[in-house]
Amino acid sequence: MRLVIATCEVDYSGRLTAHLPPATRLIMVKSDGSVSIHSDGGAYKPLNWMGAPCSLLIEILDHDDVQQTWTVKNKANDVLRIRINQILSDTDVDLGVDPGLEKDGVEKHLQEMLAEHPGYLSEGLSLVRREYPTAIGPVDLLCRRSTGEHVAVEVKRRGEIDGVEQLSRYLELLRRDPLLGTVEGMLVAQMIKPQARVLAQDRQITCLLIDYDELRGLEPSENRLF
Amino acid sequence: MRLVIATCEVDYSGRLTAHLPPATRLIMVKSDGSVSIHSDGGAYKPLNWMGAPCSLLIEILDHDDVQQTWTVKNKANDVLRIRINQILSDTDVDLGVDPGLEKDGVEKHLQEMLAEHPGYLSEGLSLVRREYPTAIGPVDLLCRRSTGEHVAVEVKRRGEIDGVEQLSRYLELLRRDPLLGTVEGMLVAQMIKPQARVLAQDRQITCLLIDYDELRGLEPSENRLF
DNA sequence: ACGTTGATTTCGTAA
DNA sequence: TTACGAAGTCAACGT
Repeated sequence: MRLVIATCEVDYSGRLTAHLPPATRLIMVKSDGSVSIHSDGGAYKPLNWMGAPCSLLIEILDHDDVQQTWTVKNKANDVLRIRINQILSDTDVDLGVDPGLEKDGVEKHLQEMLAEHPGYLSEGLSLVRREYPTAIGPVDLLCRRSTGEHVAVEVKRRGEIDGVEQLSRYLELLRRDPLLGTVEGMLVAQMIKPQARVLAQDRQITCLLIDYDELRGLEPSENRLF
Repeated sequence: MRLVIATCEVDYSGRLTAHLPPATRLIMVKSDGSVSIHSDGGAYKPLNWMGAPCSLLIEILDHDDVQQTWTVKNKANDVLRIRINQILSDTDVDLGVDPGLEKDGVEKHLQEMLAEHPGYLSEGLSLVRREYPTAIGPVDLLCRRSTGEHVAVEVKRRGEIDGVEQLSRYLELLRRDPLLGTVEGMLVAQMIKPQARVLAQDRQITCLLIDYDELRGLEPSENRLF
């Protein structure tokens, strides 16, 4: 990765036409050839950029006002032209290949938090077991009402048809177990698609939307990151 | 803007929970406090970030493996924790405030193209001067009909009340100049809001919608960037 | 390879 | 100020 801090002027022509007046900015050149131009403000989005794959042509000029001209092109003939007036800093580092972001399971985290606070799902509900085993796989949560009925809970980030089908299969098996007695079904998710909601209702499965942030608020702060 | 190149490990807890294994990365700290962590690949999107407003707490540690711990928090209690193993480079530069991206053709480009093709606005119209000066600022275009009347043109990407008011002020001044004689007003934009249209009509200002692509088609291709 | 969908979207404009 | 829609969206997943 190459980092150049320079006063520059930029023109872009592609899906739209845009221009950046002269100012001091950070120009980031990644090893895949992509170029992005950042200012010291706003969101993480650069002011202007060209994604890989693209080609970068650097021309060293003899002018007083423009030292270099960078021309970045891609296959679609989009062009990013950077006119560099003065380079203040130029760094080249080898960062190697990044192992990448691990999106630590939202679903898993939700399940953990709900296991800690089953009462959040329904008044007086208590946890029997997390990952309750069945012949076709574990149910996310098996709970029990104060009145004795069991509730099988499927936790998803987004509730779709699949989730309802999955829970239905679990319910079919769980209801064969005379020890459990009545077993209700509950689909819990941050978002539930209308189709899934209809199917769930048809199968007498309760749908519950949960607020991740609200749930996090119930957690003891030691479990959280800070 | 501060640019730190370091081997680091990152944890994020907020809308989701995520983790970045140890690797060498670029950490960008903008003057508004926002922090973003970039790898040397992928698109312009950083691996992890925290947008402003947020607070940054830096702790210098005595450990062999972790030199510093950065804790970034925002109002919503999202937390970004960066454990820095080794700093390879640390640069601080003052970029100043960026003038920002001009989505070209927005106004300036439109004005340039219309100056080149005044006949596009009205049959037989010719350009007197672009940025014609008045005491309260320059009029975008001053044109003249073949019959002698002048036409003051305000160019906007989006025609709103403001534009009509602005043009009205110019017209008031221009009409005091006996050398110009009759001066008509014309509001030219890619989109004109109904309210602006009504006000313009009330003030006998002509409204004209223009098609950016159609106008670009009139331009010689050398004027375009590629 | 291509289309569809979600996102720590970001960004702008309208209400 | 808030809500809604577009974006040079980016990235993941399914066909």
